[in-house]
Amino acid sequence: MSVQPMTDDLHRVVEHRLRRIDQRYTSGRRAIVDLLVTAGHPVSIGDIAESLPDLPRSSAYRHLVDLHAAGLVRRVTANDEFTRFELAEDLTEHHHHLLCVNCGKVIDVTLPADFEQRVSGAIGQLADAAGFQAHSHRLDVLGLCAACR
Amino acid sequence: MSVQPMTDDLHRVVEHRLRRIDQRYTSGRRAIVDLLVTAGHPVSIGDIAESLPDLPRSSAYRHLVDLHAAGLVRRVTANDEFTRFELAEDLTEHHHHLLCVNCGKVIDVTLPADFEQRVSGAIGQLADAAGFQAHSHRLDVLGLCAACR
DNA sequence: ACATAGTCTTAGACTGAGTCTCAATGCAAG
DNA sequence: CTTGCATTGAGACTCAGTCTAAGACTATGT
Repeated sequence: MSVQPMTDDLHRVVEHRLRRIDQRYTSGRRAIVDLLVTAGHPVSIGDIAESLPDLPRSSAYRHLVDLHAAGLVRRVTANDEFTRFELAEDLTEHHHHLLCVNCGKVIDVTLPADFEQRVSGAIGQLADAAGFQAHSHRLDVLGLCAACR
Repeated sequence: MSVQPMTDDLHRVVEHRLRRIDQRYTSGRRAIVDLLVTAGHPVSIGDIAESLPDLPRSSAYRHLVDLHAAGLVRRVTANDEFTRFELAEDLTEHHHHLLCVNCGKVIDVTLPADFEQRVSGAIGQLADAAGFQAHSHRLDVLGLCAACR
């Protein structure tokens, strides 16, 4: 359908980055990438187990480690006990999260580009002053989602 | 010394808020609050065990739960496996974190007040649009600390 | 086609942060 | 000093996440 071409491109990028670290793009890995693409929000191991019941947990964990090592996936730490995963930002677009402190739901949001630039600038100055080498930032909003409020 | 009066005030606030939820301000709880005050950065359970070797871990966890319930303590989730804790923002000042992705070190930083206001404004708009009730935000910078770069 | 060597997958054992339980202790007030 | 209740402590327990070792798969050479 209409998103298919973009998704094909994505898979080509994924395959290329995995090859760079001598990893193959196997069906299990592809299943996880597909899930991350279609989910549209950070996904927990529980979500993966639910959507891909035939994929063992140990494999899912290892795939995520490999995809992370290839720079394809990012860990998202909410305030609950579960680690979630999403596609790396250069495969999607820079965005932030609304985290529901009650149910753990995570909603993706984007900020205006000019605002992001100002944030990045301010962060760069701060980091420099502390002798810190900044890679990225995360701006998360904590509160209650529409269902929990 | 010079900080003592402020610290006394703080302890009075802590005691008051604990009383509100029918909790006493006992020595174990006070030891943790003192540690959080003097540390000046978010503290992990491991840090607590090291600084307060006679305080059992189970008590430390419970105290942190109680202090959290009283709105005195905030959980800080770094990208490593450890949860850290810091004093609630209304007992200190609003600040952010530089998180070292290599060693897990957490450094506190503050942003200019006018910038913070703009961030809050932008966040409020975003949250409203998603039907989300924002309580607070966290802006963390990920990268390498001076020692790890 | 087959063999070979290397990679990938899997089931399950293992680890350890965090939780729970319950008996022991401490504390306030009559 | 006793009664009732909150707090504490030691350790068992849970379960997300990691590790391991053996089997399955894949690519390449002959």
